[in-house]
Amino acid sequence: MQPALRDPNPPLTRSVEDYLKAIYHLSSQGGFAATSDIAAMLDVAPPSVSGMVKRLSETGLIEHVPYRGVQLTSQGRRAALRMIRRHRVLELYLTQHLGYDWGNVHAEAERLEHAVSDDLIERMANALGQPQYDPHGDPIPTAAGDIEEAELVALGEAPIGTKLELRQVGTQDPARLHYFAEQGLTPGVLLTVSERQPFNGPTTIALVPSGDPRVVGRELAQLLWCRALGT
Amino acid sequence: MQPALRDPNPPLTRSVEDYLKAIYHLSSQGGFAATSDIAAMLDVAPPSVSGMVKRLSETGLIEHVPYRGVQLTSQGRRAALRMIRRHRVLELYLTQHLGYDWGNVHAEAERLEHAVSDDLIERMANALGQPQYDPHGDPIPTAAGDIEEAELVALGEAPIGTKLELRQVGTQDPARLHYFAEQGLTPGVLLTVSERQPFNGPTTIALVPSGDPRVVGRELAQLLWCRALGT
DNA sequence: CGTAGGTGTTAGTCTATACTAATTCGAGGA
DNA sequence: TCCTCGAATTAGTATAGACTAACACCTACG
Ligand SMILES: [Mn+2]
Ligand SMILES: [Mn+2]
Ligand SMILES: [Mn+2]
Ligand SMILES: [Mn+2]
Repeated sequence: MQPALRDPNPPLTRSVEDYLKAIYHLSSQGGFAATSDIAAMLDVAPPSVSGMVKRLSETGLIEHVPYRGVQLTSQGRRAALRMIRRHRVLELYLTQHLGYDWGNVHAEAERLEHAVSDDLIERMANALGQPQYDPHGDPIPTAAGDIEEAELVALGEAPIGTKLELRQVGTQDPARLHYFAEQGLTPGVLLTVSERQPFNGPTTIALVPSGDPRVVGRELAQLLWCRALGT
Repeated sequence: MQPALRDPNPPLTRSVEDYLKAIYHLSSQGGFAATSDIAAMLDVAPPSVSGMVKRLSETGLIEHVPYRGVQLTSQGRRAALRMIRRHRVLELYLTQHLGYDWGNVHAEAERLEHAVSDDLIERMANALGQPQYDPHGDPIPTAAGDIEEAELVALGEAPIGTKLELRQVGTQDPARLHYFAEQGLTPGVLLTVSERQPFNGPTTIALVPSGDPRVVGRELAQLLWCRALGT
């Protein structure tokens, strides 16, 4: 008997899947993902990233330019989008069918995404009516690997007087998410930008149609991604 | 800064959790679990078991009598029952809420059991109405770690003429489970034992109340665990 | 235009878990 | 009683993935 050759297509490990997701998010604005940013996102030491980067580029999932950073290959992007679909379908299922609130789903989905089968994800997606967005407003890639690319502006950058629809909340921090929910700042909400204090000051908005005002500090305003609806 | 002491209570790994479950099942009839039986159940080589046995006994989860086998400590049994609760709640949730059939749930639950939180399991159990049995009729341990111990007899051993309630189906093999379902042999079914051929021959039964006959070969009859209901 | 400081990589180690090959144990038959 | 053979263990190796310490590279500032 031959000395068993290596499986040419081993299933991805949990670690590999998380690295691919991190690289996807860090390079989604078109550039390279830096070693230190990956390390920070995954809470590992930079040399651990260098080691993984070597393995991933040997298997063709990423391309590595030494001292510059990494990018996903098309194979790597496909794998990353599959994980993101899993994560977001899980988050939505947990909130819609099991009573989770949007501040707590992330941690649960972060583990489950590696354990579910494709079949289970598609069953959940069907139970949810093939949803397009997760509880935080992030687009859910299709099973084929397509993802919506929206042109959004952070609330903290939106010009005074514009009317906006809140579309995505860019944090997974439970405390911030709970606060946003309390303030009624959830995806789908309409608002107009009333004013902004100088020197990175807060943005004041009015909810539509109630007119209720909200004052949103700079840090949080950078997390609220909105679609412009005109003046 | 001190050279970081070892975490005295590290979370159990996936492997450890599966070993504990296997040892629980193999020693549930009161004896020791043998190295080779554990190896066969987990599909690993015997030396892998010896290695894991050493680690598990060092951490106090099992007791090892060399060349005899292993038993769970009370701490090990607690951990094993926790996993069994997870597994069985997951199996039932997948069948009841996501349309899985009882032949396919096992593989899915085998992976998910290691990834879910206690919170998620309790939410699923609540959605199911705190169920007592999984799709195969196996008792679900309580969150506190209690499990029902039923006195059951294999259909292949039941005396002619007795009336029985089918309670547990002792296999996870999808093909066998599909066949049982086709034959209407699922937990809760009532039946009487009509006759049995000698030399490990098949058992013939009549379903109650329909009276429909079924001929069940020795191998399958040993998988159907029943509660005696009298003559 | 040359270097200092930060970023990235290499070197070396550790743990968990698996494997094969070699060895040892022990219980049942001669 | 003793031997044999299957079961169990030990010895040695491999892989994934993490870490720290040490070194290399790049660039922006002086
Ligand atoms: Mn994850
Ligand atoms: Mn989300
Ligand atoms: Mn398992
Ligand atoms: Mn079951």
